[in-house]
Amino acid sequence: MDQAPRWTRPTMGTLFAGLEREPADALLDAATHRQFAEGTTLFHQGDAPSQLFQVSAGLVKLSRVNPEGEQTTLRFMGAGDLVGCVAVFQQSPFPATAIASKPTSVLCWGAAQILDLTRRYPAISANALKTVGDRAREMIDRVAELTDKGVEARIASVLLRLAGQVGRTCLAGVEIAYPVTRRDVAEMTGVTYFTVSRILGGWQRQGLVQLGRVRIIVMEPQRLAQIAG
Amino acid sequence: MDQAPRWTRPTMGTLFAGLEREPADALLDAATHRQFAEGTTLFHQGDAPSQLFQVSAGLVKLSRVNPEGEQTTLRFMGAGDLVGCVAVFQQSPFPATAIASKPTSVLCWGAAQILDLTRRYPAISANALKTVGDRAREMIDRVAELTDKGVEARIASVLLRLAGQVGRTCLAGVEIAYPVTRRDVAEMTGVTYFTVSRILGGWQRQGLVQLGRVRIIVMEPQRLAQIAG
DNA sequence: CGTCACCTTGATGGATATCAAAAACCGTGG
DNA sequence: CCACGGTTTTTGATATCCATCAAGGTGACG
Repeated sequence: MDQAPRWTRPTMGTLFAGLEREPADALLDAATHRQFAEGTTLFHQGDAPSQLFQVSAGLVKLSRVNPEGEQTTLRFMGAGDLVGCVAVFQQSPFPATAIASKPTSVLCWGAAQILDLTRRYPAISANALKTVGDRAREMIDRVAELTDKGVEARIASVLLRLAGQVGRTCLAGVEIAYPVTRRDVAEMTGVTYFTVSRILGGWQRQGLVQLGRVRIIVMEPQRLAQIAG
Repeated sequence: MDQAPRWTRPTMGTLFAGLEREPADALLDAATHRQFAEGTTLFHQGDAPSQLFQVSAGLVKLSRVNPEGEQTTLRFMGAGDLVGCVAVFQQSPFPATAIASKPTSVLCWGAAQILDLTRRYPAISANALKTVGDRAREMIDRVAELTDKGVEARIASVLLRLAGQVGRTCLAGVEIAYPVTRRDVAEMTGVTYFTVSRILGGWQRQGLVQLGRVRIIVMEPQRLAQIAG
């Protein structure tokens, strides 16, 4: 218990990445645990950012609604991901809404505390910077994808991304271990769910994927990757 | 010369925002000036991030090419903007290419120096964090825009954004003080320049804008804003 | 005054949204 | 076990938007 690390995922990408003992302890001490039931919202788009979350288990959906009420799903966040980082470190309203898609447990910090910690420990600040940078880079990638890839390529990308984030290998291939409706995929790609249904149907006929009611199994990742470009 | 600040834009958004004398001096001392002629590239997409730039005058275009050679223009950056911040603080390759669209002068820092400075001065780090966050937020906005707004709305948004970034008020309205081709607008919105030409033409007929060869004057910002949604 | 880049306009086709309807699936309660 | 209601999914017909291709016009500049 003494030299063993007290946190579970010392991997890169989190706030804890590569920290010395002292700042890591300070971070942990300041954190509280919270649980969110499926369907519960962590925060709403437009809210003042009072807390920063790090997912330790479960799944969170980040989405955004426009004035007309249409939804755009920005991404899912799983274990290790920092939810709310952009808003908290900027001290400006959340740009999206976060909803637990599964029972989810998180580590969380008050905005004031976390800002204080970054001020005190440059290493934490550097990690935050890296994480926010990752978020920016992802969104840059999405912008490029949306402007110069076709619909099929975008859907293939989303499938692969989901498979990577929440995929579970099974006999037939990689199953997306989370109830994904056609509408979900549509909101992630910026098309209607009719189109998603048609394209997925085509792929199933070709043996690329296997479809169920709220379930998708990727059977040929490489051919999908090829379609994704 | 003693209590007067030595930098020109102490406004927020830059690395210098709200700094005490000491870190500000350290930043300035570490910086070097560079000039880029029109058409020169500051860095290429995929390059290792060796330098961070802050534009002091001129204009830089950030764009991205996909494997098929099509261009996507991410944004223009003007005085005060930090170019390359995402990559430098993350120490991973530039996600886009930066090219001077006008004769441009910049302040620039080596990657190692700037990382060292953020380690030494939490205030600088906080500013960096805020800037990178801004970039992330912008891109989130673009993603939402691309997925749920139509072409007209996107073009209107781009026009308003340009007017805000590099606009100059004149008698007829707000002139975009930079030679913008239809193709430029197209690359920023993800459509072809044919479509841009048609839509702009329609707006000119309705008196919303006034068109010239490589020149656009926005005459009715509010109606454009309405179209932008 | 010729050349080149930029811009416009028209005709056409294809991809995708939209509208409408039905089918498959799931949980529930009789 | 079966019938029912709601959600998800499929499928079809049609319309719309936009890309594409083709051609000509317009202004800038040597």
